[in-house]
Amino acid sequence: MHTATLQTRASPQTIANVDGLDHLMASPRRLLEGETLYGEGEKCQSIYAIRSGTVKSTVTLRDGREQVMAFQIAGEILGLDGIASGRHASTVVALEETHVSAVSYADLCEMAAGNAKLQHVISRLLSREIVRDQELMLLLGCMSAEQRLAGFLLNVSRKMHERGYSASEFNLRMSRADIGSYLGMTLETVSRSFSALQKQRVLDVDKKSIRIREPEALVHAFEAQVH
Amino acid sequence: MHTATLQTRASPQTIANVDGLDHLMASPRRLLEGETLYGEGEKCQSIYAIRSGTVKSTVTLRDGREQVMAFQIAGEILGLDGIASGRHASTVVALEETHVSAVSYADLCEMAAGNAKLQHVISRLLSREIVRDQELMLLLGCMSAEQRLAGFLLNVSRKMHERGYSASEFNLRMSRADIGSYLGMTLETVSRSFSALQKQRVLDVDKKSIRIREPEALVHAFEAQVH
DNA sequence: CGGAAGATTGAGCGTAGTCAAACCGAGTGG
DNA sequence: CCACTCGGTTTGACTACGCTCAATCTTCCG
Repeated sequence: MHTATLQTRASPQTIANVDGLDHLMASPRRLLEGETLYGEGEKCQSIYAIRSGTVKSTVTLRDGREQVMAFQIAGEILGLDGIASGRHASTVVALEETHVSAVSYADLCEMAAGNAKLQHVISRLLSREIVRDQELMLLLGCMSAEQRLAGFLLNVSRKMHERGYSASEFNLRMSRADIGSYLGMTLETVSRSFSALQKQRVLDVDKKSIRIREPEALVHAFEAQVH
Repeated sequence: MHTATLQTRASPQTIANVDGLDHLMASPRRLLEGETLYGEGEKCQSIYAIRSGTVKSTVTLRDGREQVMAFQIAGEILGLDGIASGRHASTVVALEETHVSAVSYADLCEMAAGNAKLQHVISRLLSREIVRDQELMLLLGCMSAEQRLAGFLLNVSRKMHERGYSASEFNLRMSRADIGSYLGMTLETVSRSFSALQKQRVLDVDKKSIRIREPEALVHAFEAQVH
């Protein structure tokens, strides 16, 4: 049975701790808030590992609106969606000062050629991304606004915890509009859902600063039936 | 700019035409309508290529409801979401008589170890799956019921065309309830959307038999602004 | 201080969900 | 042969969740 907890469990096998991979990494690149790492349609020659910071991945719809596809933080990998076509399928923009390491895809392939373990790590990374996307599809396909926000917060909370930060207190780096785009709802509905969860004493919300008062109530809000 | 046309372009590099891969395939397995290929949580030892027929991939939500994650037809690959965790993330059920070939994942890895081309094919397959999922997320996140159905039909139409069948006339193998689950709406809304498109003379609908009268009007219905 | 950008809150409305009834075709049994 | 059921589909009436538009408030920064 699927738990629908939006979990993409931390793996002991991240791309970062494969022997020798460090040699492939160029010196980290620094991005300031608002700077673009790469744009949709650009040639995809590298994938990137986030060393620190937060980014959003977006696509531009034909009517010009920007759709947020993902938020990524330290430890996550960018650019996996570009392997299929050789061009990036999304645009990545920093939401705060962010450091990324590029890994040439060609070099990575070359190194993987003689390294079955690395091959497997790559496949798992890609597969994990598929699972992650499917969890978001579930959330978008069959949950209410408040459930979506609860799921989003639980996901952020878990990621923060995995990286050694507090699971219950953190600052969101993205705007209400970005959250709304990601979750398939308007920024007003995001704001109202925050207020509702605050009124229920589940959260303390002050702009971008979030404190989870009742983690278990938040899980409950996420899992509640959609009647 | 993202075209949001739900296209997962046919690649000349399918897993089926890599030299020597045929040897890895066990004799095809035959599934009757309603039969299960594998279940969520089962150990993932193989991936599968569909030789003929149609299946749906589903996950079971904790309240017992079944959520359709994908429909797949001949030429598509099943089981890629299980590589990350070693267990299948979804359940696959045949929607008609279907033939599939299993490829042992261990054998595939072994063969890939000395074959850079095959490695690349595998990575591209996985990456393509990510792109496909992201297109569905777009559809779920920011489109109206009628747009979703139009997008779904365009997708089916393109897949049929790629496989040498008519792009304008085909039989759907899945129920209204399955389509609704996949598109994040109720079966009643699916039915109403079909009726609306028929009233607009875009489609002829008779139960599962679909004829696209005005392909370009269907594209228009798909791309129309969501005010 | 004024302006801009982001966030919150309210009022009204529309799309899609819910509940219910009717319909249809296929299969079964009297 | 017809009555019956059963699953799937269509359609209608009502409701509600979330969108739109608008006003207000806060924070930040020139």
